[in-house]
Amino acid sequence: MHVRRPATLASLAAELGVSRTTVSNAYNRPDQLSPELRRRVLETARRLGYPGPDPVARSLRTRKAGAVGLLLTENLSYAFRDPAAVGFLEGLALACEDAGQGLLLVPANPEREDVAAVHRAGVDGFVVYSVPDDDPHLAAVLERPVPTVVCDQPELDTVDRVGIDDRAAITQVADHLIELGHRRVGVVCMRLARDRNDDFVNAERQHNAHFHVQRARLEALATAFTSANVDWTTIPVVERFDHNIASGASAAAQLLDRDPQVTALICTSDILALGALAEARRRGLRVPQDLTITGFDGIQESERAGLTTVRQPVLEKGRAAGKLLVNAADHNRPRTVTLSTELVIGTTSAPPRITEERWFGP
Amino acid sequence: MHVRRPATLASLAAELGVSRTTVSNAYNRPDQLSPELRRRVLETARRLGYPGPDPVARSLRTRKAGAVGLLLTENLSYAFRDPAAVGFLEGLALACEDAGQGLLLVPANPEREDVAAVHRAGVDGFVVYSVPDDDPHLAAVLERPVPTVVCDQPELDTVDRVGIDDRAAITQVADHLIELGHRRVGVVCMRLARDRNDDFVNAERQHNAHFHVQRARLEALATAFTSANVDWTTIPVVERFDHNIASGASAAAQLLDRDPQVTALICTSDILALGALAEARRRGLRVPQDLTITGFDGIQESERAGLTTVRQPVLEKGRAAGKLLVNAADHNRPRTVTLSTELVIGTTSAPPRITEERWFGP
DNA sequence: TGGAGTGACCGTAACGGTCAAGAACCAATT
DNA sequence: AATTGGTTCTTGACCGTTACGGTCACTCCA
Repeated sequence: MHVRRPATLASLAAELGVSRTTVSNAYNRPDQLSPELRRRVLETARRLGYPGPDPVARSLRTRKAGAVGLLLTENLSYAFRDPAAVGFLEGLALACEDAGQGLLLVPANPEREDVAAVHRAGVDGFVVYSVPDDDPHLAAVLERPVPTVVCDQPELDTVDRVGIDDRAAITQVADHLIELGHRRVGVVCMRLARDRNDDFVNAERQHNAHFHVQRARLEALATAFTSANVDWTTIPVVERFDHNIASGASAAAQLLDRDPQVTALICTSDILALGALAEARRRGLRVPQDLTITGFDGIQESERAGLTTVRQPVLEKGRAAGKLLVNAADHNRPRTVTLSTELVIGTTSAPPRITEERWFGP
Repeated sequence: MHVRRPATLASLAAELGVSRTTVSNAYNRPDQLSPELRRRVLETARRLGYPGPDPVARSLRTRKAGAVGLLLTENLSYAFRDPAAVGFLEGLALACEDAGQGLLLVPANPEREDVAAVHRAGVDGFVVYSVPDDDPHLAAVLERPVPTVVCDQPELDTVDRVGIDDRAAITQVADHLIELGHRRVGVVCMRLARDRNDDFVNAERQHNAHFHVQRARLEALATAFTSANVDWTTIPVVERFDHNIASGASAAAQLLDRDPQVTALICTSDILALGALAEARRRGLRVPQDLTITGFDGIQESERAGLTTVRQPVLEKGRAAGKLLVNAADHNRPRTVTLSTELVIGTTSAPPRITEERWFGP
């Protein structure tokens, strides 16, 4: 018998000559046994090296894992380097901590379409953050019989949702630029689908974009500029798969090379906008005199840079998602939390430089 | 029978008239049954709404949770706002992803000493990042019968360890300053223990510090300055519990108020140093002409600020911790990974302003 | 024709707990 | 003496799966 099998509740109980339940109670319900016996139990546990009830076995029996899964298909490095994503993570982690829940980062590498990690995750619920709407991991999550909250995703009729009004938010940006007099603009956006396309985006690809947030913003921009009598099809849209400053810079470069006449660059994220700023600086373009640049998110770095952008409450977004999940009981219809945003007018937007015939003024 | 109990492997097997093993195999070992039967199994599963094998039950049986726990007692908000911590997290997450392991953030709020979360965590191992060495959560982790890696912690004879040579690293800073001619310096450090002490630190508290990293750095500084014939007991050390820029600023203020003659502020983190820079600016002190300021970590913001600091590979630290944990098999004695650091001399350090009698020159 | 080999499937025994219900005991009340 | 109520502890079922060690039918080859 001395195989040095690790001690279990049962072996402890046997050693003590009490029932397993009693040992269990010693850990979980101290009021259910005499202090004296409890002391003996714990002491014997220490002597036998029993580390306390096995968490997995407990989870199986109680049907609670005590953790929330986070699915984030974006490349992990980009997630941790994007202040907006980190802010979301922080909010979510705080909400989980408040509820005493763990937060499990599900290893969903977008490269290999291995959905097994989603199946293997022992969690009581999922938060899905900004993944393409045709992502197999997302599908796998939806098949799991646990409550789920999606964030920055299209509405689904089975799960809760947290997000902002992307259309309204970016429309404010567009209106701001239109009012300033910009008509010939360019757009730099994040990736629109799971395949890489570091290039201009045609109408079809815009329309079929699988990243809800990006699609919504592009659509709203199209609407806004169309209303201002600008033919949206003439507006160049450049896409970047990677989300970092270098990408923003190269996208801006590609756009300015093709159409040096643009007076404003609308970027769908601050990170990209910061890259665009760098590229403008590199070219000797003064911002905002020669070129207006706008972002989206309202991260701290952009504040420092004076970027005109849309501030969205990323931390609150994470927190809201966590809270929805934690009290995911007794509500039959899916809930939606829409957080408010704010247009922040910085020092990177101004009326276009007056050249040739282009000047329409408000 | 129509209680709408969720389907299980067993009920599926019963419905199909096959054994549970076969259903299990349909999911886990497709080569163990005929494609035809497998198709039938999966189809029936879909029909009955069976979501696939329960991850918790599987974990219990296989004795694998497929996840790594991260214990980080630091207030979560500070963790997510400290670029060094985020970098560590990124590296760790990457290592986990590579290994197909999840990463569970254990909800260990330092306020309430509730260790239950550690017991509840269904993980195959723990990474402990920079917690006080008398932290009850750490003790709880060490009692769990799973491999553990500590990071920026004192060596323990039972677990693996990842870190840098804090003494050598800060000694480089000290030597740099001493060589520049600084003799009258001040130190701003992060919290030294679990209790809050936003004030000067006496010798005893320095000696008893429960944060290994901070203690090591202070000790090394003491050694270095003592070697340069500076009486360490005369050097003011200010501690801050919260780790953010405001704390650095207020600490610098407190120090400069008490001893306006100091020619250099040694901060034990870049965040604190950035705060000190802000405070110096606020006071109209020119850096480095009037005041030298140094940091520690080598975060990006400090690079932008030209801070003299020690660069440490935070991402690699996380990655190393993850790797140690993933192949934590077959090694009897605990392993230690010590990563290298680099003194980065920026534009915030220079010889002291020459006043009165104080000028010793090299 | 008999034996080895192979593919497909099965039965049993864990895995390590928690839970609901009840038994045994004792003191206090009726 | 019977009843009540409260502790304290036990019993037996159950959580949903996979590991292990088979069985069984069939093919292949000498």
